[in-house]
Amino acid sequence: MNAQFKKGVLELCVLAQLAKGDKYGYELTETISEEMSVASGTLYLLLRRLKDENYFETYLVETAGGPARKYYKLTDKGMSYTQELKSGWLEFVGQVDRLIQ
Amino acid sequence: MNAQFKKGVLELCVLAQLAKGDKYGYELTETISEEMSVASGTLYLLLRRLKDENYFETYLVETAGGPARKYYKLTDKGMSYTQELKSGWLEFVGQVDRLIQ
DNA sequence: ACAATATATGTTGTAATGCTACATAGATAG
DNA sequence: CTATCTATGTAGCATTACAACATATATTGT
Repeated sequence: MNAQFKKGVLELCVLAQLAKGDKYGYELTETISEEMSVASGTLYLLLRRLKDENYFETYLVETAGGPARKYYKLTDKGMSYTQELKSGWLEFVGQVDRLIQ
Repeated sequence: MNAQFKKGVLELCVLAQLAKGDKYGYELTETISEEMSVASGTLYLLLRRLKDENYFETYLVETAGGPARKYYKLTDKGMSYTQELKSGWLEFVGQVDRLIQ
């Protein structure tokens, strides 16, 4: 797994997952891990950064078995940023395709 | 243009271009610039690194008008690395697609 | 009772790579 | 003789993913 390929794209994957509904950190780690390797520490750093930039709000939910979960919820700003980032990504993939075909 | 998206992928674009035939640095800058923005300094650093890793050999060609051109030629190692990187990229794009669809 | 495992969040320091800005130089056009 | 195009190169900075570590709760196995 080429770590460099993920630069900037992991952010899009996280945002796109949250666009489907609120999720907590550990849950995101597991979902993304189904497709590609990702260190859990990386996810938490990314989540904190995106929260600092006001792309999400968070709330805690207690659980019967295990520690509390911190859920992330996209803000309006987060939603429009997700759309921009996604279309930027699709454009980029097209550009690369034309260069490597 | 999201600079992070290019991390690692610019390398693939350069290698894939050279797989089509020898090119010199300035020529690569122009070809790649048709699809995406790229600083010429970035290209020269990348070319030096890939040469240090023995993915290319180089040769100088004098020109009638202007400075000499340094051509880059893929080695066998460079060709197989290009193939690996390309299939790694295509796999990655598929993984991202499934996460952001 | 105790250890191992799964769940869950977080921090520190490092490595890789693209960007900006700058430097150099030959040849040609105005 | 200045500006522009062609052509190559370097120095320092910013961003982001990784490895390794730290903390804590709850359950399962022995």
